[in-house]
Amino acid sequence: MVRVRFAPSPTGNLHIGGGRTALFNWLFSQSQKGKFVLRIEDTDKERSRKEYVDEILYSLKWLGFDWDELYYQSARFDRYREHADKLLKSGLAYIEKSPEGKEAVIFKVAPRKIKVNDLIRGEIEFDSSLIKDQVLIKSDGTPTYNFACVIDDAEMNITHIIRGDDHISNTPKQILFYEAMGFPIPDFAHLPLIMGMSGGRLSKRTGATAISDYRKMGYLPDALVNYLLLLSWAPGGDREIIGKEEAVELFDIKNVNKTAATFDLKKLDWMNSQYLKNAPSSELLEELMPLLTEKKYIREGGFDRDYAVQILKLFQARLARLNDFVDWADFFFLDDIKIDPAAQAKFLSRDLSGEFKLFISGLEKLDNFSVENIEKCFRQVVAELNIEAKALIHPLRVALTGKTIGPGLFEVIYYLGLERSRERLAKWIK
RNA sequence: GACCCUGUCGUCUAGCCUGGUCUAGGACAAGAGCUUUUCAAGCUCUCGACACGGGUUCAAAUCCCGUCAGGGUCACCA
Repeated sequence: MVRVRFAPSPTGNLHIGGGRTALFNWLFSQSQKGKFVLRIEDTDKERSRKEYVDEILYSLKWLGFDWDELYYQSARFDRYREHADKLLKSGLAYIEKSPEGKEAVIFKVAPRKIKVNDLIRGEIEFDSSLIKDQVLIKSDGTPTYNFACVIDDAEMNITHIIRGDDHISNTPKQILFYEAMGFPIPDFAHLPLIMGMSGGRLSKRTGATAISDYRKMGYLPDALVNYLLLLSWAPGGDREIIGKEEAVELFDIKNVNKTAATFDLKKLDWMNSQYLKNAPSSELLEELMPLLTEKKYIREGGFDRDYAVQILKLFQARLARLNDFVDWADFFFLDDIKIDPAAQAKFLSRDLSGEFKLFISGLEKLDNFSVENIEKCFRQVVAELNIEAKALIHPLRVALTGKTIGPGLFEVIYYLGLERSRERLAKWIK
């Protein structure tokens, strides 16, 4: 039975790199019908925080990676101590006293060659004579990362360790521990790192790093997962849009790339827009509800759900991020709309009273206030005035929406309704 | 500095294992156009890469060596 684990330390939010590591662990476990274990590495009492644990669990769920088991290292200090004592007894470790008299347990590293057969990179060889003796238990009594990690992976029966490239140099140290404690050695697979646009590891300086940042910016979890998936893996055959379920079918760890990949926000935006376009509108609305309420687009009780869904549909193909909707669709929800000054200067500086009046009276005469009829009415007005359609469309759009960009004008009028359209145009009639 | 990893368009990648079908394919971005009612979307086209140098071979992006470049690690952090 395949068992993998994702082992974040709660010293910060779940970041992009962690999310990607979690993704590959999750994918591998699913594709192998194995188990996905989550282990919180909270041995650093100073830096570990409960709020980060909560945030990490939340983000993992948001991405859709459910775990089968959950452990905390802070609850297992006794285990680490026991193993350290055993190594002390067998003479593989020794005690070192600090000047203050505190005792640390140190592992004696013997010179030899250590070979690792990495599932992604093939064989890697290390020389342990280059590795100094390793601290097992610090003088404050807590275990070091490599020591706790090995004991946990062994006792939790982890069969495959899938983690970032930055752990390659930890691997020989850990193998020494496995052997010293008589544990079977698991398989290793080291994922390439994700780099920022300016080179070097993705960091806050090069853009948002936390998964939750992307959630707040309006990225869909499936789009983010799809993007992360493509960052170091490809199924071949030019496939790009791949859902999680399909990825589980296609995934093979041997196809994971060895090269570090640069995080490109532009492509993420594109990916997100693809998912946004195809997502069920009612589900997207659900995601937007908190924001729409906060912005007072939606009032308690006075909210027509179907209407909001229709409006969202109008914008869906135009969105790169879900949150764009809030900025672009305000005029459908608020009565007091802001007119973009530049747009006003360009399209509403001359007197359009005659044109607007004629159009309104045309709209009022419509038996059936449909998108098609609104357009027909508009075309008649334009013909009557003997002007180009553009000459009236742009001013109308600005007067009705306050913006120069947006959905088709006739749909805008249809969803605004006769009453609101008339009111907004009336303001420009002298 | 030492050790380790990696090098295909600006970016993500296919191809590499099992040399020839590669005058290197796709996607994002960029540029141009079509459509048009603005912005998007969509469609069409353009630009653009095998890091370099040696081998091996009839033939190398593909195999070997070297160089260079980028990255990672060298904590009583994880």
